[in-house]
Amino acid sequence: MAVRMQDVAARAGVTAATVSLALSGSTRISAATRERVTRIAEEMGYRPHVGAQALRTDSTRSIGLIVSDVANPFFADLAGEIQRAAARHRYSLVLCNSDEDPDRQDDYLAALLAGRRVDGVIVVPTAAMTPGLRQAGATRARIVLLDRPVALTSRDAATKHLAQSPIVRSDAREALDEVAELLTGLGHRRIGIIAPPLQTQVGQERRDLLVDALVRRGVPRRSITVAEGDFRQDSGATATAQLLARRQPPTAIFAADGLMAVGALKGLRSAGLQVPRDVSLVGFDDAPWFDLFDPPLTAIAQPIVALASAAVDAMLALLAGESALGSQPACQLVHRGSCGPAATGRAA
Amino acid sequence: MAVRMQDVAARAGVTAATVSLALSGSTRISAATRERVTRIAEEMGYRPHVGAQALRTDSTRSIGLIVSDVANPFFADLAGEIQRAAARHRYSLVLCNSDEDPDRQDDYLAALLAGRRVDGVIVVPTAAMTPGLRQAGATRARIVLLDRPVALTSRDAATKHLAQSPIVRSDAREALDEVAELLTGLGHRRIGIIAPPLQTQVGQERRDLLVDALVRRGVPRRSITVAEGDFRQDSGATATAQLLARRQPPTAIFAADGLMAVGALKGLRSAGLQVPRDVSLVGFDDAPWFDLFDPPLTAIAQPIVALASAAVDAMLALLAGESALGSQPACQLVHRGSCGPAATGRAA
DNA sequence: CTGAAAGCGCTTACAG
DNA sequence: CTGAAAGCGCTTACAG
Repeated sequence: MAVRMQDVAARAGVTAATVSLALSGSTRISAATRERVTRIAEEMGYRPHVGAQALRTDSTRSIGLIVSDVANPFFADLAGEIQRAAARHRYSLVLCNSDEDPDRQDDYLAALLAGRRVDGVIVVPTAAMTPGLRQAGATRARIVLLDRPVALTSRDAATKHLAQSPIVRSDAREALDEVAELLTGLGHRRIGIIAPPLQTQVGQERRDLLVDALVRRGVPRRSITVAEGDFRQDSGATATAQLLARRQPPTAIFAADGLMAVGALKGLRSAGLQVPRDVSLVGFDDAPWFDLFDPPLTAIAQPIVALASAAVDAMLALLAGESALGSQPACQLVHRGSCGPAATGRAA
Repeated sequence: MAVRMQDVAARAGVTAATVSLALSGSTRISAATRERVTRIAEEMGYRPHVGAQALRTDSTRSIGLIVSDVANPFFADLAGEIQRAAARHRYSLVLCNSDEDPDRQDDYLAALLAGRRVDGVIVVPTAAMTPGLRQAGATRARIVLLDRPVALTSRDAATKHLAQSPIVRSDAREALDEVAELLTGLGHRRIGIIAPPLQTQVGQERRDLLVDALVRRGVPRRSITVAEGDFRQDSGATATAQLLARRQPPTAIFAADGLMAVGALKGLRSAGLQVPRDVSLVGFDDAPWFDLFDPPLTAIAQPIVALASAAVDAMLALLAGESALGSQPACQLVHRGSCGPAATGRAA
């Protein structure tokens, strides 16, 4: 049996209530008693039973994190930083993987929230809106939306509450503008975009931001082709094959996700194409090993540490009953070797 | 307020005790009542308060996982698979990152176990033995050792209990034997090993297994040089520099970790060396993007899914009070392009 | 400044 | 087959 507050109280010759007050640092307890109790608790290795605390205070001091895929290095890093940030505030992290499956996401949401396993959930939404998300909104759960916004078109109370939820994600506008500048500067006119699922808002946004930046620089809209991926590596390869199969294939490709960029590079290779000689490639999400690729991959890096601490700060504010603002730290383009002049033989 | 068992009972016109029994499927309750209660609970979206359950039953239905670094793709994948396996049994996963720091590991161990936040902990030990690990043993905590063994030299009760803890890790013997075969077959005689910290058992083992396999094939022991790393990328680069600085630098390098292999490749490059023309390289841990490297990295892949389910199965057995066996699924060498004939100009 | 008491939401012997 | 009651380990108003 682990040591209970009762045991500490007995040893200190006081009552459990006094121990509780002493350990919480209440000034209602004399300094002498407080110190003695604290010391004894320490000696005995006392830790409060979190279940009992949760029952009494309705606070578990843990938060849930539902990511779409921890095997994706971006989310792995993010999860690690979020755990670190949470631990700094003595919060535990319950990790779940939705695997991009809305039903799984909703299962985890319900298990975490309704079961009071956690005080709030940081979630990377797998779809624009799901019943579970709406349900979480209806119960006024503490939710932080990470990396992806959700569709807030309905007017019901659940949606209205969800609309109050802070959303933390990176701002790719400038970086995508730089990508447009880079590619047009290299003479590219036919651009392929491997987008995230287009029924999600990130999908539409990353596409639109790049398309607009390209059009602003004189690239005709119809020479920009979009292939839809699903954030996973294989979809990057498939989408690449689709883009290459067009009558006028792109001379440069932007993959809106790290794993899809890896897939795109594989797809390009298996088509016998050289990067950047035949086709230029820019990825989204960066990794320490991208500069070992052949060629080193030019990519947009997300501000992972900033995202993690913003998400945790937002959650803590929510838990403190304060209104929490979202945050949009900026991305940064990392220039490496996967972009080159548009191949003239293939140019429009 | 979330719906409580009491609310379900009121709606069903029974008492809370009956609801509890009905939901747990007890045959002490008539089938009719059981079904009705179950249906009503479902309709009301009832989920038991895990804190209350934990307090009453001393079981949280969640397990802790302390990895050394989730940013390491091997551990990210492993954590993902463990979460998946745990979820299949309706267990939650509380994730912690020790960051290879024994003190942090011990903090998490204490917080998780003493606070009864979880029923047991799967831990990747950061050192051969730590006070926290010993303490966990002393309280007969349910511990599964993952990826790395610990030193069980002491004879005290704590260590004895820890010695009962199942240990789940991959078996690299055959794969390392294959590496020795491959490298000696290519004419390599001077081999460099970038080992994990040598005060850990994995460190010694991965080194010894490869050294023995090489010696068995006629490589003189003194032409094998070992540089110590710390599982992180930078240490791979540093260790590589050390190996290259020797009077007789190795013609082939084995990096005993995925991140250190990435570091090694970077180190080789910044030394102006070409792989595999000048130096051959073999890594430990595989990743889907290793074949995009220049050159594609030959590496030993660990059986991640098998490790994850073995770890969870072992934990479930422990929680069920059964004696749990460890497991050692085998690794597999993945041949790619980073090994070539020993450079004659540099050969012994 | 400290103690005695109630109660958070469950589960499980114990009655009937 | 179901109900009434106790108790898991805490915290917090209420006495004194």
